[in-house]
Parts: sequence; structure tokens; C-alpha cells
Amino acid sequence: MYRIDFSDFFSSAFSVDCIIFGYSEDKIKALLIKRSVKPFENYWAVPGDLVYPDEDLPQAAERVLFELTGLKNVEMHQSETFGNPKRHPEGRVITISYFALIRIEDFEVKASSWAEEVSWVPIFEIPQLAFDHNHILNSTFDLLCQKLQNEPICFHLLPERFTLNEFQKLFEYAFQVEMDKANFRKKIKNIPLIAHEEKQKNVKHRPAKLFSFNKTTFDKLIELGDCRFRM
Amino acid sequence: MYRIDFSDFFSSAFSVDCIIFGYSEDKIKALLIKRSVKPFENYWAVPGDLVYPDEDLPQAAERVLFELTGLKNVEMHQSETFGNPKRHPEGRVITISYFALIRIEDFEVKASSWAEEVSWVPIFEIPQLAFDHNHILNSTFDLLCQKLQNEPICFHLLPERFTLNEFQKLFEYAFQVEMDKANFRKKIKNIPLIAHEEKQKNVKHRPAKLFSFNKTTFDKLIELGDCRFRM
DNA sequence: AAATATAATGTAAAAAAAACGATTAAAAAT
DNA sequence: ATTTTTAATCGTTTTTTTTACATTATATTT
Repeated sequence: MYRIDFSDFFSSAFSVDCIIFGYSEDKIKALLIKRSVKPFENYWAVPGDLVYPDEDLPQAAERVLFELTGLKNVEMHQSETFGNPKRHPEGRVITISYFALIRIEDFEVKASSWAEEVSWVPIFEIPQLAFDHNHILNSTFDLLCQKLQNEPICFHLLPERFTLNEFQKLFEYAFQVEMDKANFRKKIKNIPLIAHEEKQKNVKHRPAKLFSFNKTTFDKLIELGDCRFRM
Repeated sequence: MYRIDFSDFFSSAFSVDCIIFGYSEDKIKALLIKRSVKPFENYWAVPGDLVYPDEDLPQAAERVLFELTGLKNVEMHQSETFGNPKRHPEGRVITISYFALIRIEDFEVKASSWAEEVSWVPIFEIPQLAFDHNHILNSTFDLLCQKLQNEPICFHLLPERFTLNEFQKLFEYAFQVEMDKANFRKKIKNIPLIAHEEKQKNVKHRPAKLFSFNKTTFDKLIELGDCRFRM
């Protein structure tokens, strides 16, 4: 037997919100869109929309992100769910946030659908956003910072080939601290970075060596216990 | 203007699932209930149920947990959301999981509503559960382990007054490793534990000293940078 | 050629973590 | 009184990590 009339409960909707982080000009940035629809018309917001009744959540996140920003093939991960009954003016809408870390220069973003504009905004310069999106974004950035310390995800933000300085600056920005260059390099020396012959270009000083990170190699070391990641 | 007919979307439901962890007999355990209703009648499951249309998620988690197990005043935190369109046989039900760490001996659990039984089951001895609850539970246990390493949450599992051995055994069980007693004590000596005169009782050997943990004191030290928590 | 700017590496001291062995202490059981 | 059992602590050595500061290297600019 069933204990309740299920139909009473099936009156809600859910949405996904996509927090896309990138890194350029020594700053961590989030991708925002400007809404051209009600509610919160003309407000900046995190890209997000309602999920179709038969759609899986990761697929919905992928679709919504593409529809609004043109971004494709972005690996997203779930972060947090926001369910305040009053958070959406049109009814009960729970939103599940997804986040991704991408290389800004590897993707082209283009406002479409009801997004009027898209923009990469430094995480410490976010304006007032639609709905509870400031809360969502802040909370996801906290999560990012926590993950940056314990997982090798910083390499999704850095260019495929990066200098050790860019690497260091990423952490300095995220945690708003200054670090000693020599000590930083000692700390990361157990991460199996690949050093390339190629060097930094168009700089008016000694060019830095370029490095890249190979996840497979890294995972093997982790497996063997010969390596760990802690910043 | 609105871009869609919202009503098409409002045909879903959500539930909360409560993963309650405890620690006794040197084992981390999860609280399970036996379902007396369809679907998955007679299966063991994590306590969970549908959320009312106007109910906030944390409140729903609290209510559902109380209705099924009699547990009250348990501090829960959100973990993960599971939204596979096929995960519930009766329709589109997204579930938001919440977890809590409690002292088993401080609470009394009692099956009620459609829960036929409740039981504390060691985390490494979980049977096949209803729905995708094995997945949910495993995923939440992973989260627990991660948090155990970086936050002083182990003290929610340990008795108010605990021996250093119980403390050590908790970590040994969670990570399935053995640790050196002397080194373990050196490692934790920066955590400001309060030593009591009272000693362990009813043991057939030298009784161990009892300790307790004060979060406020700990937070002050953290604030001052005189302490950190990393296991 | 010299100045500059940043890259890259080195040194040394201090602190923390890990690996082990050994000793002493306090309770219950015999 | 002795044995058993685990608590609690000590000590030593080695290794690793952290920290602060110094030096050398290599590019461009002047």
C-alpha cells in the first residue's frame, strides 16, 4: 500500500545554476549573464534555468549553460542545492548549482537566448545579482577554495602550459595572501609537472619556463602513495 | 515578458534523505530504517521522505528524521543532491541528502510512521538498500572522511568524554589504517583537549584518562593562528 | 656594456612528522 | 603477591616540511 497521495507533492520545479570559474590577468573570474527577462530583468546573474521534467541534472546543466552562453564540453560538478521556499518569486523552485573550472582562452562565450550579455567578472568584484545568486556564487567560491587546497584542480584554470609564477599567483589571488617564490616551488616539487623547452614569450625580461600537468601521471603517483596534493 | 509557460515545469517533487552517522564499539555506523511501505517494501533504507510544497529543506530533513526515527535536535548539513529521472519509480523525485554526526548513546531511536525498524549499521557492513541509497550513503561517507581530515568534527561522534584511544580508533576505522599510539598523541597535542580527573570505568586494566573538546576554545586558537586541524 | 627585471636555485635553521624501542603506571584477575 | 593488560609517556633517530633569506642566471631595455 502507499501511504500518501503522491500527487500533492508533484507541484514543484527545479533549476540548475552554473558557476563557471576562469582565470585570467591574475584573477579568478566567474561567468555572468545579464537577464533580458523577468523576474530580475536587467540584473546580472549566474547562468541557470529550469530543468525539464525528464531531464537528468548534469544534462540540464550542460544544456542551460550552452543555451545561455554558447559554452560546450565543459566538465561540471555539483556543488550545493538551494531550496528556500521564497527564493523564486514564481513558485517553489529548488536550484541545484553546478560549477566548472575552465581555461578562459580556450572557449568562446556568446550571449544567447534570454541572456543579453555575458561577462567574466573577477570574483572579488561581483555586483548585486538576481535571486539569491550572490549567496550561491559566494558559497561556490568557498567550495572552490577548499578544493583548491586538497585537489589538483587548479590546472583546469591555468593555461595548458603555464609558468610557475602564474601557478603561484592563482593561489595568491584565491587566498589573498603573498607567498615566497622559492618556498612555493619547494612545496610543489612533488607534483609531477612536465617541463617544456618552450618558454614564455613577449615579455621584457628573462622568459619563464613553461610547464604542464598530466592528470594520468599524477593519479599513478597518488595510487603508489608517492605523492599527495596539499597546498 | 515571461519566456515560457512555467506550469509545465511544476510537476516534480523532492525528498530529503538523512544520513546519520554515529560511533560505537570502535565502528562508524549509519542509522537505517526498514521500509514497511512500497516501493522497496521491507528493504533497508536511509531515513528520507518527500518535502512539503512549502517547506524549507533543512526543516523537512528535521521533520522527516523525527517522524521516522524519533531523533530530535540533530544538527544536519546538506551533502549532495541526486536527480536521476529514473531514481524513483513513482515519478520525478529529486532527493537532497543531509548528514549529521551524533553520539549514539546520547539519543534514543525508535521506529515510527512507516519505518518498521531502525538500526545502527557499521558503515562497512551495509546491506543492499532501497532506491539509490547505497550510492547516496557511500558518497556521503566519502564526504565524511574528507571532513574528518580537515575539520574537528570527529568530536561530534565521540562521547562527550572520551579516551585518546577511542579518538585514535575512530580514525583507524574511518581510514582503515593502523596508527602508532605515541605519534598519534604527538600529532594531536596542539588540539586544546580538556583533561579530566575522571577515568574510564569497568575496564579490566588501568583505566584511561578522559578528555573533552571545547569548540569555543578551539575556535579562539584557530582565530589566533595558534592551532590548526589536519589529520 | 650596463641597467633592469624577473627567473631559478641555494643555504641554513627550525619545526613537524614518522618509525621504533623502552619504561613506568594503575587497574583487575589469579 | 604476582601476573596480565592496557595506559601513558619518554627518548632517539631519521626524514620531511616549513620558513626566511641570499645568490646566480638570462632575458630585454637603455
